[in-house]
Amino acid sequence: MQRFTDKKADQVTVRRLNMAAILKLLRERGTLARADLAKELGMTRNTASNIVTDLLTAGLVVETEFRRVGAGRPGLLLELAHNGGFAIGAEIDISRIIVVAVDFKGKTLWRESAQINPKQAQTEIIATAEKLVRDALDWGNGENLKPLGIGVGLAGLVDAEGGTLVYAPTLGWKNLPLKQMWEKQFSVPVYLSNEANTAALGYYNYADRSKAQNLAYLSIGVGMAAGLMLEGHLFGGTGGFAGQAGHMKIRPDGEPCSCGDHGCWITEVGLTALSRKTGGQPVKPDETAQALRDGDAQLTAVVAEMAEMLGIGIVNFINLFNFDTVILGGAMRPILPFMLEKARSVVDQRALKHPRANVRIKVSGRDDDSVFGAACLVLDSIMNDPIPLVRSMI
Amino acid sequence: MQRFTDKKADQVTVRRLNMAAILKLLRERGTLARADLAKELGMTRNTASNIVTDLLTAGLVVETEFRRVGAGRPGLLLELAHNGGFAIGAEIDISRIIVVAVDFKGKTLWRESAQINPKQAQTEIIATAEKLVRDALDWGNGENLKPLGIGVGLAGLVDAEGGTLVYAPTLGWKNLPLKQMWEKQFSVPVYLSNEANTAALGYYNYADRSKAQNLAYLSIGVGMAAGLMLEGHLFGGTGGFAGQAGHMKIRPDGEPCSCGDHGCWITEVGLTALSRKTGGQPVKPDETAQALRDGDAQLTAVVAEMAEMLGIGIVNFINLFNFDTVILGGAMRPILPFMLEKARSVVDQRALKHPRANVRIKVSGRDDDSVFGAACLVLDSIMNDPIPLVRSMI
DNA sequence: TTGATTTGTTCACAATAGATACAAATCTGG
DNA sequence: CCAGATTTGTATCTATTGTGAACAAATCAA
Repeated sequence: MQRFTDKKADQVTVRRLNMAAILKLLRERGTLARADLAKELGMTRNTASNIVTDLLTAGLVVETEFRRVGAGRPGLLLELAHNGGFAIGAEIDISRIIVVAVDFKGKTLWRESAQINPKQAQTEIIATAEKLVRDALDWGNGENLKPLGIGVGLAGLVDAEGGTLVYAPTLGWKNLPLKQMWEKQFSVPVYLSNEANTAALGYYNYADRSKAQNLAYLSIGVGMAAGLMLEGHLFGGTGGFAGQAGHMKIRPDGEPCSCGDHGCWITEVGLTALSRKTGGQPVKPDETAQALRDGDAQLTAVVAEMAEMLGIGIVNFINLFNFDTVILGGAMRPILPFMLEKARSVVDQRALKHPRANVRIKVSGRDDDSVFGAACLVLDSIMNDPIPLVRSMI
Repeated sequence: MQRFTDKKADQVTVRRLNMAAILKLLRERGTLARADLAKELGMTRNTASNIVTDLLTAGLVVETEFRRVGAGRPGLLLELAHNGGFAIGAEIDISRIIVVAVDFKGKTLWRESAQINPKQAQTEIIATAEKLVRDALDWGNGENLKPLGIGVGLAGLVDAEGGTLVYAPTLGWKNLPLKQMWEKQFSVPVYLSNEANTAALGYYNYADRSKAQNLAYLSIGVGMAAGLMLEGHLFGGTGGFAGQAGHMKIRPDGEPCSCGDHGCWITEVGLTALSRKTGGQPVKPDETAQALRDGDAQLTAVVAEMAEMLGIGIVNFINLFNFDTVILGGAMRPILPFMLEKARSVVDQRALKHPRANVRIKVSGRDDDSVFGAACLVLDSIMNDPIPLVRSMI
């Protein structure tokens, strides 16, 4: 958490900020010459060149080819080094564990998953996750890549600073110091966050950042959490518990909720609500989507009603946060496209004119935003402070 | 708005950050010696001393007395200079205009107000405000204080970057480029913001900042807006329109609202709702508070019901933002103490355990948070980048 | 082919913080 | 009351880093 007095700065701070700016600009644009970096960031070619020299030595950046365009000496193009190291992303969900390995350019190169059962013992599930992480580390070792860290997205309340899973209702876990456990076991930095936060970060990392500075990622499944990206940074609130969208009261006298209260959004929208409204059977999202495609009339009506309530909740998000982007995803993703149009029209009718004017509402096109975003926790921490890594490689 | 690529840094950046850190620490602590500043901020005494020399020369800081405590040479205490300049804060409301002059230490030294009528022409109201601002400038001139700028809190949607009042429903104003107008007229920097935002900033500036990093200031009157202070910074969202709390849907099939929709929070909580629920007469908050003190049973029941809806909305705020502080204020302030206990108990019962654990809900103890906060817009901008002012005075 | 243009590097310089040393001012223990 | 310890503020030198000007290299265009 940011402190209330600002921290001091020294010359290393300057280098850190400029190095971070160069790395992020390269991530943004793909390839650029030294002169481009300098022009774009308003520094001298000299400074850009000095920093690039360090990044080349550290192996985080590579020179590729000359760019011949117009008069003048051609610039030697630079890009992030594929083999600058790799990040591991892990997602522990109610039904499965996914682990990916992502190279320094943000490309997912390795992926493995395992089904789990929430009735399994915690130690057993953790052991399964640890095996997958170890496989990822072994893979990277075989590829001769340096492991940069492990990011973990968890479905529950996470104390990111303390590195603890505080409470995961679906799994029934409490106070698990996963950061400490895994840093000891794997000897690399470990970053924890809520899976909706990592999903937001994952989306942000392949979205047009200039258009998604204020983004909500609504992860809708059995529960519903919102990952909040505000002004380009994940927002966690005082204890890191922000984004508990599912328990927004939307109909104060509504249905009872698993949280002990009633009228929560999640009682109207999500897989549990859908199950209740369709007769009590657990919902299999893919099968439900197929039934909708096949034109099941009763199901279509239920989903339309749910879309209306989805839209109303999104209206609240837009009025409160003035987002530019709202992304819908999570386990319910196959069903969400059938709700999108209705939800958008509710927003058009019921949200305030000015906040709604520039908002884009989409269903995520990918299934792995969250686990990819978990890996991005690692990459972002290096982008934001590359100095320790660079100095250690020189 | 923060850009998506970070800006470069140079040596001046370092000086700016350190100078800002020293000024903010002095604001926080009142008096400190050079050695204290250095120790507290982790810099050398040398650096602190250099910066203090500049601040003394610029007149932003003064030396007061020696501090004799324990062994060793006594430290020469420093504090912000009362006469480092003064900021003007202005609030244009539906019924009144208030203008204050605040010295560099944040003390309000001058205040004037004028009643207005929303039926008056815009030019007339603006002229009234301009007269008050000119009076404030004259006062400062008489006191031999340098004018640092004008901060304005407006009841409506404000484009802070563009310096435009986009839409003020209660006054019926649209697209007023007040920043441009007043900067031309008064030749000092002008900062615009929503009055709920300035109220949040005002509260923050006399609160314990370490305990109020994530603060919502609910300004409840005829309308209802929330000033959002997130991680110590005002949050405005993509267009600066965040915090439209009054139009959060809390009962989707509820009462019609002036926004054209229905079921908004403001249809249940606020002066308009209170008027409707008590027979249609306009509410005078002070008289209503007196009636409540006198034990008016019917009114008490209406207010209790309203307190319940107030609490439910606050629950949503807490679940979504994980605030540490929620402050209630605005035109309805005299009535709010009669609603506080009930609202708190609703939060205790209905908010999620973890987000609600460390939240403080209070009615503001002051009536002038907003106009004071408007002046703080000016002071904060100097605290955050004192270099131009300091360099211009050396 | 010659001049213009652009790139990347080199070198001297400026701004800034850090390290060390030191004088000044106070306290404490005998 | 005095000698040593302690703390403060400053002076001096050094290290880091960015800037500006100059220059060689590489390309294009007339």
